[in-house]
Amino acid sequence: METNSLKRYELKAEMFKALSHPMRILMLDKLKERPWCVCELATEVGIDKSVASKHLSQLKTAGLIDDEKRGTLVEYRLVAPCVLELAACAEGSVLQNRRKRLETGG
Amino acid sequence: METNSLKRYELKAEMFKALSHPMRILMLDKLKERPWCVCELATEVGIDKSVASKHLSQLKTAGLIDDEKRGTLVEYRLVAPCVLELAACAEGSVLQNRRKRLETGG
DNA sequence: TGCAAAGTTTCCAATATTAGAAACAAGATG
DNA sequence: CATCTTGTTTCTAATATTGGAAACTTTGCA
Repeated sequence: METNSLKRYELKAEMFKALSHPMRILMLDKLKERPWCVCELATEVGIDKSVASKHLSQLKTAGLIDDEKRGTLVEYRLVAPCVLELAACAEGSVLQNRRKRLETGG
Repeated sequence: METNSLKRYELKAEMFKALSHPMRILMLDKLKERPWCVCELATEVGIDKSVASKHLSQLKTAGLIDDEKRGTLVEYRLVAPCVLELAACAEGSVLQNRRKRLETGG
């Protein structure tokens, strides 16, 4: 297997890594409703603004959200809502499977 | 924000974490073609069988793949192909966005 | 029984991620 | 200019992830 083959999956993997933290999914869910600035969103989800800023930065790097400066505020907005619907789809099929496994202890 | 709200996203986050490693996406891509046993797949993607086993274990825990013992072999098979199509869709929208950002240095 | 093959688990060292505090930068406003 | 607000970056310690070697289990077979 060539190194190149693995390389083909790196960007995709980074996108999934951005989605791999419950707090970041929660933030995306909030951003689905409307744009938020950092402080406001940090308060809403109950974390420090520096932590929120870093999470948002990761989501932006992954291409999931975008930002726009508005005076002293930075407004973040969802770029790819389809990703969340995909997550919902996954919840339907994959997570059912996973829950079943957890229950049966398999 | 209640702890419960964040808890709602943990299973979803774990699924995405399972997808957050390029090697695991590559392995899923192989499993999309047909079922593989551990040694065979490990050789195909060029890693140690113990590493392959651990990656497959993570994918199974996430509910993305399933396994079946066949004598001394363990055959792994894809459970939720939709997830990979999801990834492909994401490649179309999100990754384009991300590549643009990488090029412009934003 | 003895041995080989397939997988899993354990151990280790290297690396990455995370939260939060503190320092810092950039606008807004009096 | 002084200061406040917003947001990012830096620093630290705790925790998690990773690959590979080695030990181990299980199954098949002579």
